[in-house]
Amino acid sequence: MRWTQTFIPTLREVPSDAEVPSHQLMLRAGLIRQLMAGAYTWLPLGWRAVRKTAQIIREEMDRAGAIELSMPALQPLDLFERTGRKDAFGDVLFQFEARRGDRRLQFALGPTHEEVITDLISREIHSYRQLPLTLYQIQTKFRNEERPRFGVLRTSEFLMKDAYSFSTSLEQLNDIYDAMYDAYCRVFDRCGLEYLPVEAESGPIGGDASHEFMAPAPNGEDFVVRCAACGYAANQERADTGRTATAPAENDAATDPRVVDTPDAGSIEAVSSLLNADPSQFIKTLIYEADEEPVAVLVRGDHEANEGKIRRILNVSRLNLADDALVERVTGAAVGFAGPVGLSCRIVADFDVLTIPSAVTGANRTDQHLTDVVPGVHFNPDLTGDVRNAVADDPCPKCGQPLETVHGIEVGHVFKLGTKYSEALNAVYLDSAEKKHPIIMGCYGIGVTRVVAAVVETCHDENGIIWPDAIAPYTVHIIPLNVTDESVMQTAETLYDQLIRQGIDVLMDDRDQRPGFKFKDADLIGLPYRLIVGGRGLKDGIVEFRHRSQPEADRVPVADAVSHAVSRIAAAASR
RNA sequence: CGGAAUGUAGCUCAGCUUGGUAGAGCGCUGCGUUCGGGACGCAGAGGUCGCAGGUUCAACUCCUGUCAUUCCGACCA
Repeated sequence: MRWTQTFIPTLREVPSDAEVPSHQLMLRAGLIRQLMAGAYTWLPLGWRAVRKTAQIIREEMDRAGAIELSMPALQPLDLFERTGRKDAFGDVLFQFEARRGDRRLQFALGPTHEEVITDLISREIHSYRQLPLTLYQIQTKFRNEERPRFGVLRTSEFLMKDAYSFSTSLEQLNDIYDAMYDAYCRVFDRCGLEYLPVEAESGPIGGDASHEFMAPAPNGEDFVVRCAACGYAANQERADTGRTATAPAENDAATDPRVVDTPDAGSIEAVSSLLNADPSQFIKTLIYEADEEPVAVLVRGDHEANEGKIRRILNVSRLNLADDALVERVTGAAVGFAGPVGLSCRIVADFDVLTIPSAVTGANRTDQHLTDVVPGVHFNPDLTGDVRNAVADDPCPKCGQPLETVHGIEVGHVFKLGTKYSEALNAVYLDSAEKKHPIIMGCYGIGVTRVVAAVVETCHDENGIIWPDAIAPYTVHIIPLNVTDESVMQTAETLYDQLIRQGIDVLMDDRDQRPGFKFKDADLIGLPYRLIVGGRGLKDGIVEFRHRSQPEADRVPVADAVSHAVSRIAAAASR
């Protein structure tokens, strides 16, 4: 492609709306333009990267035995009512009404396709002989994000590969799951994206039923904990803290708690500065409503409660932070002054709460706190367990070494669904004994456009993007330094034709611009290999070849330029 | 949905405090010079100052409302 014939609107200045590197670079390099918050146009250059990424995904899905199809984004709202996900999605689900004749129809735009595909399978699959089956599509998804952000990393409309597996047994499901997991590793390897498979919230099946694929990046929205020693990695929500202390620390010198006045100090932060005490000496008391029953959850002041873990330890299905009225009824005090001493409801304590020798906590009286509270002496929890998010320096649950936390961008998710959707939508099969069973499902997603953004987010320097070969919009960037110099242009044109004949994607910057201008744009759009044709080199019969991340160019005789480029590209591809 | 900020030329921004004919740099158009890391000269085009209402002789400037975008937080099958 010649630059003058395509559309690559580069920007010299950083647009004021862009904060994170990927957003800034994708705008500046002419990959995307914003239409509104959460919706972007993919310009020609960006779209090529998306298509190359999609093609890699397609190849790896096919290799793993999945079959491509395409389902409508437009869906009847009724399907979501049948699986209960109309309410579960809430405002995230785009819904609307449209007239058809004198009827009014309710529609949704698909945020994902479990309902549609399960409905299809329920109609078409009846026998164990038709299973297992894995289907996938690459398609636009719609989610009404409360707060779209970070450019194309979090949008209301995005391209996703979603695959669904249908099987008759857990063994079949596990085999498919493992094949998908491996395929995902291959996809991200091929895309040149650094990634981390992590254990994620597993839902109904439990065990190792869910993994997320995270691209480590400072601006990632997700938190991952990992152990450098043994390789354990998990979503922060999911990760065990590795703590086990169940007995309170010994404290023979326990005195009665002291009451201190803490007017208007209802937060840990406010009380800690008022009393000049570290938050780790505090017991944070959160009142939850668990299946209609109020429960007090105790975590150390510097820790965060984890609702998934609380739900599991209490074995309840509904869990909500209590509203102000309930807090006041349970504690007898305004919100912010709850404490375990003298509390009548059930008390669940995190392991670490017990190890505080002498704690500060709410007094259950407005504007008062207690100090010198000793766990096991002044109060006794009904349950003790791991009910908080893991943090850095917690011991690894596998090997005990300290965990570290990293930010990550979620680029993929594999999930053993079980029979939730097949039961709701009556997708069943008959086994060889003519017995009916719900089909066992798995689902597997990759955010295609998010992969591209994650690559840009992690592969760049101060001058611009550094594309991995596999998903670069073009592989070779030819720069004739002076388009009015006939010998320069003739050489460039010849190299352009020959490289294209070798099956290589080539962009030639044939704009009548000064060299510095073109170099800056070349750095910005970041194509992997650059072929510079200038009058100066041509006098010695050479052109310059250089990788985007290579500081000095190779001087190559014109006659060898094509074979040099081809072998360099091939060598990189075989690594 | 809570908190904060910003809307002025295609882009980045000044002007607003103290009301009085709309500004700069870059980009764009034409001509000329230049041509290995975002050149230079000359001549131009381009804005109902987000929108609506109000105050005023007069509003980019003050007031009210509204919309949009961004950031922090809550939310995220």
